[in-house]
Amino acid sequence: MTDRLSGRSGCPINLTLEVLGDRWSLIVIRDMMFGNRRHFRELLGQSEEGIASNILADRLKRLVALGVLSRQDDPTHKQKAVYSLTDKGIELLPLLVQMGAWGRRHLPTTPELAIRQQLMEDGGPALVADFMAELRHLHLGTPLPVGHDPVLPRLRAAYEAELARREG
Amino acid sequence: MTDRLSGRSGCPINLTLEVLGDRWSLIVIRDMMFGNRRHFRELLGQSEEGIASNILADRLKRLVALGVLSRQDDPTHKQKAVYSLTDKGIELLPLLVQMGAWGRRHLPTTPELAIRQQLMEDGGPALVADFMAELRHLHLGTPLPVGHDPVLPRLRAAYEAELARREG
DNA sequence: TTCAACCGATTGTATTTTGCAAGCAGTTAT
DNA sequence: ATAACTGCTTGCAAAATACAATCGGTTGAA
Repeated sequence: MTDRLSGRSGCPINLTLEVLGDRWSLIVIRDMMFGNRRHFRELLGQSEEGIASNILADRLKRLVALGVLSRQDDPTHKQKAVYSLTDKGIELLPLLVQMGAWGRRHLPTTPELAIRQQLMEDGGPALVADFMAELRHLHLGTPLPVGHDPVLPRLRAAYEAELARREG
Repeated sequence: MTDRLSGRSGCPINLTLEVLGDRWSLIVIRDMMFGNRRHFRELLGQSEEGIASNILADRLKRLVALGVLSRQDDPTHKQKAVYSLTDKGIELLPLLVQMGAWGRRHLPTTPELAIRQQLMEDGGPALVADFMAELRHLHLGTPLPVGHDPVLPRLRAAYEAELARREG
């Protein structure tokens, strides 16, 4: 994808908005990153927000065309498709963290959903880099750095601890 | 603005998308920050992308209602309105910088528009902090730190230097 | 005092995007 | 045989967006 999408302008911020400036694209990417959802039905049914199936199909097709995601056939099931983040997609992580940071500070977030965000912020750029390395492993097959301490379980643990704290 | 917008979810990323997840809101904020545009007509006519007047009116109203912008009467002209960034709005700068960084790396940007972005990236968090202090001065009247080296002129100079380099 | 330029919007209309519910043909596990 | 599941499509209503024209009021210069 090297060509202009619409004829608005070549401003970096505008171009990013033309790719991601809607209500659902980044939700899909968020769920792929933080929820490790790789299949259509997973993305469809297990999200907090409830995307419609036609919208999801459209966004997946679009993001694949734009080079943010890729799509492979699942070898274990002739009808299953596996969606992966490309490197271009993985590099959206810092943007998502910034969005979450602003939302956490300025909008009425739910505590058990905000805790993951806080963990990402507290971990700083090093944690973001670790998570990106982990995503490259999960989505691109890149080997993990030696001594890598997995990030996704840490995020899940923080979420469940907060949930337990609030319930119990 | 402390209440949920729509009933989607309390996830920080989702809430931010509900506020800013469209093609124009962040364009308006970008022009207010980097172009120092404070009036309706300035925002309408001088942007690269050409927003429609009804959309602009809607976004301004909406962003004011959400506490990202504020609106004051211009004392020099009974019909003029001055739009300002609130602190909530100014704190979107790191998000815009991240968006620009991703766009510059992965999308076909125009060199003279990308140069400002590169300057922001090269300056790192310190430059972003300086710029935020400057925005607080321009929009909220906060005193500038002693020894402050203005950022907007630096950005403009970089833009014009790149423009001259490419023309001459 | 006239008048053209400018002010922040609004109106009307056409087009596009979104949201929702139902359903498709093919695949798999029981 | 069949029921559950796969990614994805269809039809239709509602909402958002785009475009052009224009509004009533203000201002500055002739």
